[in-house]
Amino acid sequence: MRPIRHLPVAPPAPASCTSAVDDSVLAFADEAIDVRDDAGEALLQVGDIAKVSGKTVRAIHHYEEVGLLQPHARSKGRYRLYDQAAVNRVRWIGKLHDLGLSLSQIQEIVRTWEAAPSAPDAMSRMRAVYQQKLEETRAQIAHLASLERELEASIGYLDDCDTVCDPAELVRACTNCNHHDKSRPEPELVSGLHGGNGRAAAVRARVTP
Amino acid sequence: MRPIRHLPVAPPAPASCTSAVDDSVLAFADEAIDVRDDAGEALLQVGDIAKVSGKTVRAIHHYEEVGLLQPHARSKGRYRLYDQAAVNRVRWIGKLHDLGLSLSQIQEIVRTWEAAPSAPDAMSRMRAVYQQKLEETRAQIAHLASLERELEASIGYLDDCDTVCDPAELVRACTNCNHHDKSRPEPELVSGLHGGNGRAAAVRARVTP
DNA sequence: GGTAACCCTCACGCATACGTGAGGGTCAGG
DNA sequence: CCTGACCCTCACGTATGCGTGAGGGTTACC
Repeated sequence: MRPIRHLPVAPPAPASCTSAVDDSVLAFADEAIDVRDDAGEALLQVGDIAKVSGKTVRAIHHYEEVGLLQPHARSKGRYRLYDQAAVNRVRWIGKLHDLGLSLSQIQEIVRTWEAAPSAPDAMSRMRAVYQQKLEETRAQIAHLASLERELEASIGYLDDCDTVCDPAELVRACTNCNHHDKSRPEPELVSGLHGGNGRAAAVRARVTP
Repeated sequence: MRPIRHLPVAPPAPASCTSAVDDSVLAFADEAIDVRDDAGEALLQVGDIAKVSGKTVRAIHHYEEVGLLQPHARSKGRYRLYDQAAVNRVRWIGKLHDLGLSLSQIQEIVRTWEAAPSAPDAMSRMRAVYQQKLEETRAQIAHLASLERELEASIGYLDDCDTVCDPAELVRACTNCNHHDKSRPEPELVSGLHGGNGRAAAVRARVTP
């Protein structure tokens, strides 16, 4: 199973990302409305797709390299020109990627989809894929929620250190610390800090001199 | 920011992982109780640590290579011998790794911890690190929860396909499908499927012959 | 002392998802 | 025509976290 990606710290995409094709696309596009397809739809170049989707140009190229995305057309000078559907596609790729799917797995999905004999058949296959991902995602959320609780507990535990511990105390003394509520054990996120460096808590030295 | 790891499908660690050092450690250990340190504590060899922590032996070695873990001692034949604290340490590494920290970042934490002038000082630094991770984790959970909702919506949407769509319909016809509730838009996880391959929904061909 | 089950130390391999130039056109406005 | 802002096509580079032998000891038990 692939790791689930972490959300970037910087805004991954311009504010509105809810509607499938929103106006921000056109807002960006009007800097470069120069080509339209036969349906009169504005075509975007790769930089526009990048801005709208929050991906880099290189990433878009990469998606094309692995067969996940094709430009609708090329300009006379071989510039890639994309239709609006490409925006959906790139966002879709991003979401599945965030869900932990690798690009080749996404490729697999696309192939499955396109090779399906009939529409309902394709849909049921997709449903199965999404259903499994849903379960994995829920498990992942539960896992993170559990880690979240551990973080909270550890922070609470560490808070005590600031209030009751002698500021002159050394970290090595923490293993003998008795300033904490002894009813509950030290959080693992704290206990992992001391120890593991080979020096046992209780008696040390004399074994590896 | 590093990606947050996905939980393995296979059980990552033997059932009980709540208490810092539980009996399962000793249960595993009794297969190989052969060495004890000066405090009489049973020492484990690398394979035991691996079993207890759910990591591979190679991973444990790797942690040592990057300086995150040291055996308490070595046997006469250069076998690594670990104390119980090592179990905590390995689990701790695993958790921080699951939280999206790279091994070098974890290293950084250890260095910060060990270099701190005083215990309360070290604790407050740790608190800050954990606090930030907590926020990132919450954001990540929110992000996944949002994707979870999208998955649910998409599954619901795809369910309709199975009931109302003509089984003879081809997938290419999905773009013109009108069997769905038109009040809400097609989920992005579905719309990403058709399109993006360069063939615009409405009119096609005639541009790139 | 034979054997199974471990463990040790190199040290190269790998998969992912782009990053990062290099070297060189293209487009639109002034 | 010039210029700035883009875009194109190679194609090698990178960071992570171990995996995977190779070649060879070590332990413990029978």
